[in-house]
Amino acid sequence: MVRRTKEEAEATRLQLLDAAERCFREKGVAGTTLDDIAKSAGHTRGAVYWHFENKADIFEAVCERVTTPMQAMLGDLAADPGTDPLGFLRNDAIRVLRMLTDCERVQAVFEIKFCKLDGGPDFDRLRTRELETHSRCLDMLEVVFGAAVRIGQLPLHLPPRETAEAMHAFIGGLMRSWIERRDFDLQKSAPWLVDTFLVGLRNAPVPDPAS
Amino acid sequence: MVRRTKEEAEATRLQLLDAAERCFREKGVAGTTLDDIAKSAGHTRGAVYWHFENKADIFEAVCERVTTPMQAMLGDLAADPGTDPLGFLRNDAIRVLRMLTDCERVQAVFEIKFCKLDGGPDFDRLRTRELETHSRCLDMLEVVFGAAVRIGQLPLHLPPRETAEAMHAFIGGLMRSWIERRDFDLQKSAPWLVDTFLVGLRNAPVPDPAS
DNA sequence: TTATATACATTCAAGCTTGTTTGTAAAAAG
DNA sequence: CTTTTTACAAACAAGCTTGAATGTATATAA
Repeated sequence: MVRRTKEEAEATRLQLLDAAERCFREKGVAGTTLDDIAKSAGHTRGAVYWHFENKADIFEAVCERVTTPMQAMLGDLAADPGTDPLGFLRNDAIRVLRMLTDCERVQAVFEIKFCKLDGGPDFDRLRTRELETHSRCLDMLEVVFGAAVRIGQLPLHLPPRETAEAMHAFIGGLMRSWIERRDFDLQKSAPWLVDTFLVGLRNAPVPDPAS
Repeated sequence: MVRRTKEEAEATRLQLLDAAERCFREKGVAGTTLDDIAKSAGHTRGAVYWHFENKADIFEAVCERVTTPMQAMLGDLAADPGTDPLGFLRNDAIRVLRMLTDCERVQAVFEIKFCKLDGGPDFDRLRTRELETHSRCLDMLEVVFGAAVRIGQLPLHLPPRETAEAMHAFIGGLMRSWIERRDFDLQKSAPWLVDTFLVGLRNAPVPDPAS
């Protein structure tokens, strides 16, 4: 039973990715063996080495299945702040949180990336790309906030960089908290949480130039 | 050159902990060998196994050196919300961020805990205690917010649990963002960031019971 | 129809890590 | 002064994982 057709091969590739996702989540990335992944997928390490180069390669593929659609969503926002940038930002923030609470696979991947990943010397390529992604996300937030300030939706004295960092930290912190402990209902609270944060930005104090 | 005095033994213990901190930070927890730690400390694995049981034990000891003083600080706040709970909370939040930006060791440990830790089946004891710590921290926040509401510093309709989660997520998110990328000046921005967030809580919208 | 590339399974060598055990010289106890 | 711990170092056994090499049956191209 070898030499499957192209479709079957793609199917085993997905089985391997699913298995890797499960193993990484259960035993951590460093703790899972390539044999673990293969066995959990009902194959052998031969299949693994055919489809991927090594564990880091598998991990990247596992991540890309969820990060790609997410980035696409955020790219849309950056493309056109529109006439109500703050409203768009609010909706997108809530939508990101919804993607997390609604999709099991997104939860799995973020749980792995948040808690199950050992920052060894492998994964360097991945981390580099992660930093670029974060950077672009912050740039995008700066653009949107800048547009909101120009329209008057946010006060003029708002420091753009710090505001973007704050927004990113808040959303990311919520995602991490919920993933790690799930001790609150992110799904239901998301709109209020985002709105409350944005109200803070609207009434933000003037930053102290000293200190 | 063996059989050091008690003080010397304690010194090598600290050397081992320092070495573990360095190795964990450089190569990740799962990526560092006990031999790495021993060699980096100028000893052999014999010393490691004398002072610690295994890698997880070392990791816990490394963490305790910074988490213990931090928890002590937060314990003080919970003990007495005082007459200005929101002000105390503000100061403590800023103080926590300062502890991060001021102390190299705190940065190292948080970097390890944030990015260099693989959630394998070891470290289960540690994770359990982490969850308890988080839980107590949230309870403390709830208490303080409750006191602030009772005094009138915060609106009555503020949902206690969600507010505590939001605060925790925000501070934790800022710490993570700064540790991972250091692309903003957390030291200088901390007061404004905390104040802006608290302004949001003061003017928070009434949560929608539906949705 | 033949030939070749595909999609794996199986086997093998090699290194690396851990836990344990043993050795030991000096400090501390008596 | 003798005995016993202490605080390690050094050696050892065992398993586990990886990467590579090899085998192989079948799609698929020609």
